[in-house]
Amino acid sequence: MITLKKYLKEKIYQLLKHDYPVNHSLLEMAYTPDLKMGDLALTFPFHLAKELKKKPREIAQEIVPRLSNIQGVDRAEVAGPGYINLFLNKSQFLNSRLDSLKNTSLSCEEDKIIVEHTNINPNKAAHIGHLRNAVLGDTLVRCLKFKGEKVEIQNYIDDTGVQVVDVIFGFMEIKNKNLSDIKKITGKFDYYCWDLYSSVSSYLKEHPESTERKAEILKKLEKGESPEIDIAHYISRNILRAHLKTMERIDVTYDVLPCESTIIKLKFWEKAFELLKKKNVIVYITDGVNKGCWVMKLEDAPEKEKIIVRSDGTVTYVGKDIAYQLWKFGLLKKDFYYEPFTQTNGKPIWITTEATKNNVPRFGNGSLVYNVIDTRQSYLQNIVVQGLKSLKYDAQAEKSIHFSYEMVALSLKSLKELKIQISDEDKGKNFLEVSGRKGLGIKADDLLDRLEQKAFTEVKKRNSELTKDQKIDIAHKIACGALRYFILKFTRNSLIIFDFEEALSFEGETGPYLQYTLVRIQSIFRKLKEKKISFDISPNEISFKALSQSELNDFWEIIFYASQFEEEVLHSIRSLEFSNLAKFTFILCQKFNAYYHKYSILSEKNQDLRNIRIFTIHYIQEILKRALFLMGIPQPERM
RNA sequence: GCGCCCGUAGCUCAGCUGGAUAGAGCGUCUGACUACGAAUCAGAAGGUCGCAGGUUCGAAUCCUGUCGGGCGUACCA
Repeated sequence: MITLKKYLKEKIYQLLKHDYPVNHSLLEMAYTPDLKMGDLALTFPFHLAKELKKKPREIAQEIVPRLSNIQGVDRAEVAGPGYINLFLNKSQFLNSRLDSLKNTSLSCEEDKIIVEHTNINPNKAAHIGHLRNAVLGDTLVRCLKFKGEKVEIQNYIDDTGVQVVDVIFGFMEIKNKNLSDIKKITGKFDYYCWDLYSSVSSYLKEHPESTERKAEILKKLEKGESPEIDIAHYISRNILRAHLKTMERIDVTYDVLPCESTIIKLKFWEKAFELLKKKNVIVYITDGVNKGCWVMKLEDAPEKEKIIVRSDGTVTYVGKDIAYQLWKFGLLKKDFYYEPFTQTNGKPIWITTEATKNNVPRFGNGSLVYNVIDTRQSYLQNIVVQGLKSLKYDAQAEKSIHFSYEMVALSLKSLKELKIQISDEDKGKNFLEVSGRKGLGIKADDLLDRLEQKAFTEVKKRNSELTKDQKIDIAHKIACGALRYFILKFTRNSLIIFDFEEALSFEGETGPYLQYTLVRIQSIFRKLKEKKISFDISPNEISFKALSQSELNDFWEIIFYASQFEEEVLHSIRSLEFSNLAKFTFILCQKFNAYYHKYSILSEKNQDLRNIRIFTIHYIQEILKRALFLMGIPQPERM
């Protein structure tokens, strides 16, 4: 479709350029509201009307005869007040579409793209908000790879931040546990820390004198003193493993885990600090409220200052993030060392270390960077980009993309279901933001468990002959598909107010609906094979004459729609709006299911008719498989 | 105060680089299984696209204003 549109645009341009003031963007083609009107619509007569001092319809009528000889176009028609609608040649179109299944017409534009996503603080279990981040990031990665780009997936681990300190404090002061006690904890460690973490803030409220002890832990961590540093390491690594396991459940993986602890040890910040000072991007303040700090002046508000280095000499998060962003582009002139941390599907996930190792891969040096972070961090992300710009890295600043999205909140109904007490300050709100600190949220594993459990019941109902393991496997795939589609169907700027009933639904616009559609198609092919019915699905063998006019319309509608898949992927990448892809796939499945009910295949005696129908569902199957893969929705054989 | 985002059917949301009659799912009501799998399909009811101006041949879509809601604007991350 992409190359076809491009080809048509060029042809039309060549035909008209001498006589009409047209250019390529004017010749952009739209889809008609109804295929009876034509396949593609040109709207440029409207735009030329004023300049040519003619009515749009007159212009369209003049031009239409000239377009009749374009190869691939059967005819052109004037429609409505001045549209020019093109009718494509169907068999030529089918041939070009089958070609694009074999080798995609998409191509790579970047040397290497880095996508940073997930980034969960390693101090508690992952929750529904983190799932949104991971699913969006992972879908972006899959789409970029499909486009032909080389992609590196980074998951930044803030293993020395104040959140980890809270949990260490909880263990040492509230629970009175040392490292060996902590190691004895059984059960899900991330869940244990979830409860502990949320109890720390209320404890500190009741024991304000303990705040000093917390500050002491932070200092000891920065100096690398035992036992605090060992506890921090144990907690963060253990929880990180739990997070990776959770993400593996929804088919999300990573290449490398850059750790803040390594960034500190390898003195990345010091290097960035030098650069920033040398180029006067940050200045030392000697007077006023920010006395003793290094600050960056804000571009759009010069009266404001963002503190980069605090008066006590410690660096803020933004400062570290600037250093990290510089490293991603290969601009820091410093590098990490790595060791394998774990693996998913046989593929290693590397973690940063401060010591040399042999035979390790190299990461970083991207030419384009996506940071998948929720919209609340827009302000800080802008400062990081501004930092790059001020360092005269304009090209890299341009290529630092904040993939922002809205948060996940909990409806009052969900809170009730979770038996979470609403605090006084939150009363009167319609929904509550997910918060690890407050312990407000649905743990990712809990949600996945519930989805799997429900899916298992449904599978059992329909497939009693399967073994238990098979049922578990299918239930797992359905749960993953349901979750990923549920997250993807929202646009990224839309606040998801989480509701169990909607999230747990397997009917209507859901992941399982898409999966079920594929299962149906596969089942037809399985039966064709069982019944030894042969078929030929090359478009040259297709005889349109076998089709009635109304079936030809139905056939063409579904094929033409499916063929817009690649365009849809590119559009989704450009707009970072994967709800486009989700919606496209859903509509494709709707069209298929309607087609499926209307036309039978196995019982069709007319061989030409059967062939063309098999061709149709084969093409849909190919597109659907690709679409599901890009969204990370698993493809069960049966369900 | 300033900045970003949201406001479309009873509910949850698509549609927004202007284009032909505003869509879907859920819910409600009518129908369709001795099956190419009913996790499905066919149909009905349901909308002054928050409000008011403006630009345009044409506005849910762009601009301005306004009302309502969310988030950000930390020597937290």
